[in-house]
Amino acid sequence: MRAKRKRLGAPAGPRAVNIAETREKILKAAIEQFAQKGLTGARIESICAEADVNPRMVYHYYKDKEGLYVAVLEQVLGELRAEELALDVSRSEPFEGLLTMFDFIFGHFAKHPELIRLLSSENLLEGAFLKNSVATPIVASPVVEHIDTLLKRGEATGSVRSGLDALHLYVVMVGLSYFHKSNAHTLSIIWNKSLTSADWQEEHRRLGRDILVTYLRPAPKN
Amino acid sequence: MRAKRKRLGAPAGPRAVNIAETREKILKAAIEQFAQKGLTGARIESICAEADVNPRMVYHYYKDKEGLYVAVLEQVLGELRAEELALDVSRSEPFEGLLTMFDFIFGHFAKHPELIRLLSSENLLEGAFLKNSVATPIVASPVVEHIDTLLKRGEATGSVRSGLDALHLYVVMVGLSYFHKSNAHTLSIIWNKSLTSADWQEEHRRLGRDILVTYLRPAPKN
DNA sequence: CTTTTAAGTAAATATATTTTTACTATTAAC
DNA sequence: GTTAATAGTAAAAATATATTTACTTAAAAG
Repeated sequence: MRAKRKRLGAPAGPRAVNIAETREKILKAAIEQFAQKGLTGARIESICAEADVNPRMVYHYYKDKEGLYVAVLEQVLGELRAEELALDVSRSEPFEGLLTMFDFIFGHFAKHPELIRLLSSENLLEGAFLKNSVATPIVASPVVEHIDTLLKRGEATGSVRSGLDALHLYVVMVGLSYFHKSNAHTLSIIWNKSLTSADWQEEHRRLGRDILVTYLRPAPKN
Repeated sequence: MRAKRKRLGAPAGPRAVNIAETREKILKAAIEQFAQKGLTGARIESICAEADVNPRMVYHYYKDKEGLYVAVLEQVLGELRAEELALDVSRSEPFEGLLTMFDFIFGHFAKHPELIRLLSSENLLEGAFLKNSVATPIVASPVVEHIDTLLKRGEATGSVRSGLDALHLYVVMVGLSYFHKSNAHTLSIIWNKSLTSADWQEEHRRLGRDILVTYLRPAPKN
């Protein structure tokens, strides 16, 4: 019995291009659809129509709908991490560095509404899929470490309020960047004012930053 | 041709009790299910099983799935409003009054996780159903007006920072009460720390309050 | 106490949606 | 260039799910 020829890895020829292309087309369409409608709301059919791909291929490359959904989460969180890795506040004055972190976070969520929607969806699912993602460890980013370092340096030089916890501060920063966007629809309806307008959003960014500036300065001694 | 007998209003006898009971059972089960799974994720079947009611009754009382969903939104937002109406800060010192507002908002969302989930769901649907709710005008609450009044009074007495916009401040207050809960799952996974624990949440409440206290005091003159 | 109205039940229907099957075509390995 | 592996297609099957139909029962109105 002759040993079966086994392909050693992914093909390298012209087929490799097609494979990557198909996978990407599916993933891109899936990001859009899952962000728009959530895991249960999105339709395999719509994703395939948008990607111009046969439904069979979704199962071929991603096992099933949930497998595709996990791949989507990994993709958008991976992109966030990639941007975060480019950040360098190691030589920033600590107070300024913390504001840079806020500006980055605010900017990223402003540029990536689909990330907001996917995270909100996944939280409604209680993190069930992110929890099972093999790529989860990759996801943890250096941002909180940066904040931690900046806080310690700032304490030492006296330019930043002392006693702050990096993760708590991070969550506040993200909250100030996220909530007014994630909940803009219901807030706009209830308060009869368009919070989605660029003006309102910019004004809110200013307020968030202002709040941080005020809070991050050391507490005046009594 | 004799005129048909028409019932003038809802029945008042023992049947009225049954009707109200059935409607309530359905609504209560629907709040739970829609909060848990969202509009598309929730199943009429599950709702009926939980309410111990025939599916037909959902259509009888609420027209269809979407009608039931709208009724759910109206119910939970109505409850929020009812609590808000009980608030009285008209005689509070303005600075204290603003903190009272924050404590109220934070407390309400802490007590009503289902409200957080329903609002997040509805925002993913871009407010499509709240927009069409006939009860929407009812939903607008007195909170922002209270904040507005407190800000003006505080400016006048000098106890509160001037130039603040009530709606922006309100959104910040809700954000500080909401985001760390709505996104606790993904944050916990990514940062490998349970943000859902009572300790963490309480610590975060303290931080949010502290931030407001610091910011709401008038800016020191230079 | 007869009639009308509406609540409630059981079951079927219609439809939407994921997933699989059976097949074809193309590429890579020898 | 022959063969094995796998990308890709078309269509059906399996399943899940919202909604309706036809009927029964109970209460209200005169």
